[in-house]
Amino acid sequence: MDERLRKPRIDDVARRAGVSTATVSRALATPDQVKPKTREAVEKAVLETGYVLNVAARNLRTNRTHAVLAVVPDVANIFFSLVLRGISDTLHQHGYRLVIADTGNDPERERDHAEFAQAGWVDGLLLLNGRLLPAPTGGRRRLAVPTVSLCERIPGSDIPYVETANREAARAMTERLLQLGHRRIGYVSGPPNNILEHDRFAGYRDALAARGLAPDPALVCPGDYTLATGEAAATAYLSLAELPDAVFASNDAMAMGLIRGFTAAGLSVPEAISIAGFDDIEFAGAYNPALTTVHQARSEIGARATTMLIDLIEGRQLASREVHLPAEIVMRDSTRER
Amino acid sequence: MDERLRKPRIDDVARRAGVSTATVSRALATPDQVKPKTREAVEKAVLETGYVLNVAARNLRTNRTHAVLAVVPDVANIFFSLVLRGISDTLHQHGYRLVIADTGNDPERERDHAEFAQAGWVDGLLLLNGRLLPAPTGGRRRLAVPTVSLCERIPGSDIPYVETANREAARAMTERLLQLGHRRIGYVSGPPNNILEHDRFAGYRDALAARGLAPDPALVCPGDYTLATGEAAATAYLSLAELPDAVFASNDAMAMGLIRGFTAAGLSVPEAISIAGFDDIEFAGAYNPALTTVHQARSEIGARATTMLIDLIEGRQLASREVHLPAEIVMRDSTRER
DNA sequence: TTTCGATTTGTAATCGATTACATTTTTTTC
DNA sequence: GAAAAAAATGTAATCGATTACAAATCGAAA
Repeated sequence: MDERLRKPRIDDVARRAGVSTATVSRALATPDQVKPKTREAVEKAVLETGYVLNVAARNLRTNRTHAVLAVVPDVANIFFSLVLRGISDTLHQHGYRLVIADTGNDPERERDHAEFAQAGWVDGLLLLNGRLLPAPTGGRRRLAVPTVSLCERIPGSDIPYVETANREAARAMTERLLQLGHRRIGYVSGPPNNILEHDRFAGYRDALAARGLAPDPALVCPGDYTLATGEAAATAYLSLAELPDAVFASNDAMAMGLIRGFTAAGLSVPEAISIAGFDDIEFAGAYNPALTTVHQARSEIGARATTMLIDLIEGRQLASREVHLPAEIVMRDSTRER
Repeated sequence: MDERLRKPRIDDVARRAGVSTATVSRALATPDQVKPKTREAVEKAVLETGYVLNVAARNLRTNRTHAVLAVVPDVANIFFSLVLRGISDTLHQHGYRLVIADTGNDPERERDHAEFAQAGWVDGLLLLNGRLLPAPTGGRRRLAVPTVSLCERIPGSDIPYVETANREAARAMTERLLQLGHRRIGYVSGPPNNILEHDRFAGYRDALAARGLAPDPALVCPGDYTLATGEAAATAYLSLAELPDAVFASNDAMAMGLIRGFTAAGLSVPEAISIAGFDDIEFAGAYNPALTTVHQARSEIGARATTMLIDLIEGRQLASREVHLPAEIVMRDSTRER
């Protein structure tokens, strides 16, 4: 191949600078191990040759990639966006890169990524999907890849995690609704078997119990975190003999669904009924009416988990393996005093 | 190191299966070049040893990574979520992986990623930020990395791109508003110097001109794609002697801002004024009222661009280097007949 | 059975960096 | 100015796969 087209290698630079490849490598990676004069010569040669190192060669030799894989069930899910930003920013600060695997909750895709993580494609793993990557086929024991789980802890595993203190947050929100004078407080749940959902519902009951109130099963509607189930829940409530004073939905999309459902039926929110959500996604504040909700510090969850992962990768001890970040109750216009 | 802990290599498998490393490599990569019996022996040995190939070694040898880098100005921007999903799905179908670089519009970060792309960290580049990655320092000519731009073409470059036919779409939406009987149609713009904005505004004027209407400068409000500027625009319109009949915002967030602004002032949408947006982000349909808007086929934009990139990477000719996808006008509840 | 071609397998070079260790150069100390 | 210590540089092995080329094996045809 034509010399001018061939990609320059480290020895092209070395030759041009009149030094050895070892020196070039050091001048680039650990500049202060090299005499200033030599360093300049190397830098000049790099510029002249247009040298760029070969990542694969370095990775092979050092057995490091400086990349981290985030396993996300759905990149298009608005909830993850800010978490990813927190991850991305933190990684960048520490000189790491982000690889994203959108699994679509498909086990086959999860397996594939688990395999690649093992293959040294990344230095660490961030699991946002609330479950372990499946062990690669052929159960032989493997050297573990550093892993942190976030948003949702993984029950029955000892993987370090970062999540919102869901139970406490749900309890706090329910208490706020009680303080506003509401007594018949409905609850729209997320999918069963979901650990987040479990925690949030527990928080809701905690608050009621603290007031000596038993949760009324008729006021608890099943949902699955989609807008549609929120609308359906509104319909269900409307068929009750007596409407609830307020409804707490375990995420924002369902809260919006409730608002749409009630509004469509001619009930205005918050005049006729108060609605609260959970998550504080982007458009909660922009909604009409602006949504009262539980603010999860999503980018901070991402940032904290990433810091922990980097500690793990670089062999430092973790201060704590289980982090519960407090959430903030944000009162907006979808709730009011009774 | 203890034999049982050391990561097994291809020659461990070869020894165990009683074949050469070449055969193992072939059995794994191109199974039908290998006798079924040998293949089975290799597969057995792989399972027994727990072998996983070393990605860096393969990448070094083959000079391929089967990974693609998507350069995004902001992963947390809801607009990109679905585009990323389209990218991710398509890549997966073709056996590629996704690396995401969130640049935060920071040129330094962009430079860094450009460098890494050159370094063979990925096989191709997907630019979602509407600009070229800066040429690495030291202007020497480089071998180009296959690149496709999407969502926003890059003016003054010949990089293949995929985008929505913005001008035609904006024109179509404006025409719909005219059909509904509206004549005083306001427009809230995106940031100046933005190529998308330029196209959309042109479409708006096209439609008016086709009816012999001149755009009234008083009805054109500056915005920057944020909710806040939408609200500000509502305030500005309210101070006019005569309100517009309808307002077309060049994205959904601003349209929502308009609705909030007008609603807060006691004007109801669409009774008092019709509002239309652009993009059809997730919550446009969930908004209250549900937003009339221009639906961009975001995941398809991602998918098409990705297909083109893979063609480029694998050395196939591109059928067309400039793809304009049609958009769909979605009439919902924020507009009505005059 | 022999021969020829096709199929399967093996040998060993190669990708391009990093780094242990050895060697040389420079600096410090007395 | 010599010896010792420290700093800078060089030599060459190494990371773990792929693959060109050579060699061996197999099957079919004669």
